[in-house]
Order: sequence, then C-alpha cells, then structure tokens
Amino acid sequence: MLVYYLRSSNKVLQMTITISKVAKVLGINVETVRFYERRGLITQPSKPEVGYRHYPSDTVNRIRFIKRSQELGFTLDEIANLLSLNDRPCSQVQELAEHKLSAVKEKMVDLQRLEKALNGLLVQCSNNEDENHCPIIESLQP
Amino acid sequence: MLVYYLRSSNKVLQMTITISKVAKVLGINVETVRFYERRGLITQPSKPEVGYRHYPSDTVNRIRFIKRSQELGFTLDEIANLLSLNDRPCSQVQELAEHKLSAVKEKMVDLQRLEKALNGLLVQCSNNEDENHCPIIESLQP
DNA sequence: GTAATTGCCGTACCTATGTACGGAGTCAAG
DNA sequence: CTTGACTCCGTACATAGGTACGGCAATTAC
Repeated sequence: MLVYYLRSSNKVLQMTITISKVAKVLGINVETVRFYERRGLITQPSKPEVGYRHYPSDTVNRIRFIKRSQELGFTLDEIANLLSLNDRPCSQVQELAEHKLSAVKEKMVDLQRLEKALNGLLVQCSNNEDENHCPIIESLQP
Repeated sequence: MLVYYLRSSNKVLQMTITISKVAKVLGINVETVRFYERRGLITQPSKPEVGYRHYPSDTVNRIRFIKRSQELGFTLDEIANLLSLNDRPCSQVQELAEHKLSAVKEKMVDLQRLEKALNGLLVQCSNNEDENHCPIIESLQP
C-alpha cells in the first residue's frame, strides 16, 4: 500500500510506507523499528482514523543514520545525542567523535595486551612435554 | 570466625572462612560469590547444623582462576569449560585459547576499521568552514 | 466473500554478568 | 539482653539492544 502526497512546492514527492516495508528496505526487523520508536530515536507517525500508520521516507533515512552510527561503534544513547545535535555547532559533534575515538584506542590497547597474554599461553603449551598436564591451566591458577 | 582443621598428612592446614571474608580477600562482592555458586563455577560448602557455611581456601583459589581467565577475555561459560578440563589433555585447552586468540584478532581488525572511519570524520570536521553546519552529521546521513 | 497477511499494542523474554532487596536466622560485643 | 553486623535464601532489577508472543483489527489476495 503506497500513498503519495505532494509538498506545497508541487514538485517533491514524499512517499510513505507501512512499517513492514520500512523494515524490509532496511533489512531489519519490524520489532526493531518499534523499539526505536519506544526509545524515542524516531517518531511514530500518528495513526489514521482508518487503516495503518504510514512512515515517511525521512524515517527510513533516520534509521539508516542510526545504523551507520552503530557501525561506527556509537551506542543508541550516543546516537540520540548525535541526532539532537543536528543543527548544533560542529564542536559538540566533534567532541563526541573524539571521545569515541579514544575509547576505541583504549580498547585496542586492551586487546593487544590480551593477544600477547594468549600467545604466551600457547607458547607454553607447545613447549609442553607432559601430555596429561596442561601448563595453561597451571599458569592461570594461583 | 576461623576454623582450622588438619589434613591426614598432619602437616597441611586448610583454613576456612565465611563468605564475606572470601569476598573481601578477593575484592569482590558477596553476591558475586553466590552468583558463581548458582552458575556451578564453585561448589557451595554444606551448611553446618548451626552457624554459617565456611569456605575452604580452594574456593578462593578457584575464584582467582576465574577472575584471571576473565581478564583474558574468557566468558564464564568458557571458564566453566576450562575448569572442567583440569586434568584433560593439553590439546583441548589449547584449542580454546586459540579460538579466543582468533576472536581477539578479529575484534582488533574491526576496531582498526572503526578508528580509520572516525579519523576520517574528524578530518572532515577540522576542514569545516561553516561553523553552523557539521559535516559529520552530514556524512553519516544517507 | 472468505482466507491469509499485516498492523497494533502491551508485555514478556533473551544474553551476560552481576547487584540489590527483604525478611528471617545467627553471632559477637558491650 | 540488647544492638549491630553478618548469613541465608529467593527473587527482582540492571544494562544494551533487541526479539517474541498473543489477541484483535484492518487490509490484501484470490
């Protein structure tokens, strides 16, 4: 079910679609769309007297924004923040991104430490003579 | 409250303590100890006719093992696995550690990709002329 | 016109790793 | 003997990000 209506300019078409179409074009679950509504990340279109709600393509775009931001490691709370910053000075957005970047760097240092430790364990293991006694278990024990 | 009792060797003392002491020496919450009991990671000492349960120092050591393994990024499920492998051939333990290692490496690649993307955003931002219009928000949008 | 999809809505459930709470029992100190 | 601290136990709550279900309404397909 498609509804078209004209903007006052008489030029721009705004297409509106049902929730399942929204979910489908984005490749996500209907429930996820509804979840974002509950979280206030997108606004729920008003329910018409008769029939189903229809969602403008703005909503689709907004969810795309959300999904891309998630890929960049932002949480939904941070994304809500980003969305509210739409017309705010660059500096605030930049700050958020920098904050995120330093968190990412920290996490990478963590993982490097971890990688080293795991490699250490495996080296011990490969030098092991005694088949029935694993040095990994040993070395993790106090 | 401390209870000492002798092992048959007549040499080794096994000290037993209350749950809050266990938590205290480990720097964790009492509830966490109880949570590990529920998860089957440690066994709950039987309750004496009168008074409180007392925990042997083995329990403390076991929890230390758990905590170290967690630091290495193992989940509680994996740790349960490790604990059950105590006297098993090295290969199984090694396999678990290798699996973990490759997960760590994957995660690092992810984070590097993310770091690059975030840096890209910040470069755009610093090249920005228009104070009121942030390219980060723009570039995340479709 | 009837059957099969969808939509709508509230609510419960999921994973992972704990934390918190309430009420009753127990213990140690003053 | 009373007070305060601790234990025990079951259950609920917390976070993050959804997913699932049940019952009823509306729409679409044939």
